[in-house]
Amino acid sequence: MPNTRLDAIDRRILAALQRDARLSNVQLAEEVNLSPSPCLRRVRQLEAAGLIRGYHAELDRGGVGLGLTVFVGVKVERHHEAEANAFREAVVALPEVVSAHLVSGESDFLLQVVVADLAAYERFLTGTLLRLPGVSDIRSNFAIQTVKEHGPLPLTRPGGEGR
Amino acid sequence: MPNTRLDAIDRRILAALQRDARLSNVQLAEEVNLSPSPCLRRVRQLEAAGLIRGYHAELDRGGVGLGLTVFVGVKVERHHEAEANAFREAVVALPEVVSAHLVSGESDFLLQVVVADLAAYERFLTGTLLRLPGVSDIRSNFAIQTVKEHGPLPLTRPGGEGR
DNA sequence: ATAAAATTGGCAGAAAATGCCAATGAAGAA
DNA sequence: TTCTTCATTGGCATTTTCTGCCAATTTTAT
Repeated sequence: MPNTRLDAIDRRILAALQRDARLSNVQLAEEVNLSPSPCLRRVRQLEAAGLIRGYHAELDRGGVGLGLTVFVGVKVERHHEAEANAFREAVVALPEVVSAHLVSGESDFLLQVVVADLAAYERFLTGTLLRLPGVSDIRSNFAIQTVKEHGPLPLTRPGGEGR
Repeated sequence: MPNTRLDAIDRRILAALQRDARLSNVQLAEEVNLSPSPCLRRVRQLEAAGLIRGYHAELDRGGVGLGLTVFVGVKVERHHEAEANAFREAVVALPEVVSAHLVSGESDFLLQVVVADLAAYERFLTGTLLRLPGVSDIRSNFAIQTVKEHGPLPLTRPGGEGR
């Protein structure tokens, strides 16, 4: 049972849990117009199917002393498979890197880096990032203001695949 | 009581809830070596203090039919306060935009956009983004591979402020 | 229309959440 | 150091929630 198509109730469940992952099953059931039993069963099913990958608390970055977010574009020496792989593995292990994508365009990788302040970023850049295997160029873009963050995925497909 | 400094237990609570926001209070208490009562009190306190901004389910983007992530750099006509404000407000209202930052560097804003596929992105770009107030230039970087996502914030300060 | 299959709602026992209070531990004053 | 004060803890009792099971209902296919 790999891909049982989502119905309207599943989508409402996902939307609700995106918004508030700590809803009790009773509240959730009420919100999607179902009784608790089948509601819980659907949630478990969505988890088992891998559609729900986890539940996370969203923290205030400034509040925990991580006041600086930087988007870092990284070029790796000519995609030499080996270089790129080594870079990938190194990056997932770095706690300061909260997300990393291989992207098209000017840079090869785009990282989101979270640190306490400029001094910490300098340390991270010169002491860690620049020493990673295969790195040939780095462009740092500092987040000056966060306009939107952790927005929910738009589940009411505005014209997507399927059905 | 705005900013009661975090102690080691608070930090462990935050770390645990970042990893799994659906831990029961009993499990959480055990994990941080506290009995359930004070543990719950601390969690409530962290919520009230704004350090915990919410709890969210992390979904599988492909699984919900949103297979394409694009990082979009946007230039706004010369930061004309008015233009930038209008742009900000427009952007937070767009469901396809899951994050948006004002950044230093080549672009003024960096958006993360999630859509079903290239066709949907084309529609979004020409039908929505390019029509926003003050937009003067757009650079689209497509995510080819996700190396790391939703990484936890590094709470064991690797040399940050304070203390 | 009939039959098979999946899904639902309710119930009961087990577990968790939550508010309260006395006891413990830490910080400061004398 | 010793005493006092204040914050925090742990345990208890009540309420709420979770969770597995079964009969009833709805849906799908023939």
